[in-house]
Amino acid sequence: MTVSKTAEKSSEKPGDATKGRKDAAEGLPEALQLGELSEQLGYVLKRAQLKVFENFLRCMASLQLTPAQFSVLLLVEKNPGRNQTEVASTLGILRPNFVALLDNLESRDLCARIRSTNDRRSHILVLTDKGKAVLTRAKKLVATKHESRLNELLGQANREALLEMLSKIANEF
Amino acid sequence: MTVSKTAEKSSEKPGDATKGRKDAAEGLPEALQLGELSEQLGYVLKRAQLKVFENFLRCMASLQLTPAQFSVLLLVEKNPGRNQTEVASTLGILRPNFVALLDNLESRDLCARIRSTNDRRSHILVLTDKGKAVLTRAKKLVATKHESRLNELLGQANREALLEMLSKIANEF
DNA sequence: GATAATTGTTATGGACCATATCAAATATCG
DNA sequence: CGATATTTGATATGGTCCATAACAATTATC
Repeated sequence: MTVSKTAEKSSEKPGDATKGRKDAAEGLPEALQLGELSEQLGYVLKRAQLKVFENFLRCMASLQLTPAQFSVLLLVEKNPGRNQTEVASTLGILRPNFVALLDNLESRDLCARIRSTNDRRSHILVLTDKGKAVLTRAKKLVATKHESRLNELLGQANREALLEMLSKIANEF
Repeated sequence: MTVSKTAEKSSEKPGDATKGRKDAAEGLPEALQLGELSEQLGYVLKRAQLKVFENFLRCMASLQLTPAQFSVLLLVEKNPGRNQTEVASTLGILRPNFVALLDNLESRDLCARIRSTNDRRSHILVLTDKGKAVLTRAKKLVATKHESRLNELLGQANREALLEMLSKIANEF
């Protein structure tokens, strides 16, 4: 740990920006200052969303369900007999992109497409028995492993306030 | 608007799921019930994030800055003289993906890569004069058109509480 | 009954993200 | 010192998600 090239360091005067900091001979890597970034709602919002999705995926690893797949199962359970266009659009998914998602769920026998007798163009969506069973287990996993951690972190009251504000943004912004 | 095939409708008994609802001759499209979905933090979080980013892009249309580009400019302004690896990693961007992002900003003369004299492998990042000017205008746009709407919607106190909770999730989850 | 609209689907391209790999430069250690 | 390992920026590549156009089958409209 020889102090050889210590001829720079506190030359923090604008005029020579070709230095940067040397960390090898000096202190720690010196984390960057986030500055106004930590006040930008969009930035913090996205980072939080990534963390939540990441944790969700870990909790659902045993069931192999993504957030999108879980949302489809939830919505179809609550609204059986709706067609692809309806389910996709309320989830903000475009019909073309919904096809592969459904193919996946159907191939795993979690939900089924049924030709409607009213309108033979459309496919009615229903959960299979296996789909209902998996969804029940998924809900338990989410409640015990996922949402519970959020309650720990924020507290029940804050978590509800957070949900309310985010809903407001999602619906009225 | 003839009432022709009105032989279905309230056959809401499980057993024939091939009907679905007919809306043409009857009422409105009948929006789906979100059910537990509206309580799922991940779902609401993502929808809110999309709305915020969407609004951000509209506000920044005149400057052609994406949220990611804006965050880079903010971070480089606050931490001039850092290299690509440092800036990228604090933004959660992988180095390979940071290259094109920087190519874009540099081609628009908003920031510059400067070979470091200490470590000739690394590129020191600095805002150009134009970059500083654009960032100043960008900040004003964000403050007046973007964040202000959030304050209207949530109120100042709530907005700060929201930021604090999201930061907690982003950092401690 | 001709025309328009809807549904599910395919194809396709763009944006973003992740990994492996490389050359140049530097650090490490015998 | 010199061989080896590490770091930095970069390229190539593949995956996932998102968006648009287009199509056949079916239904609605006039």
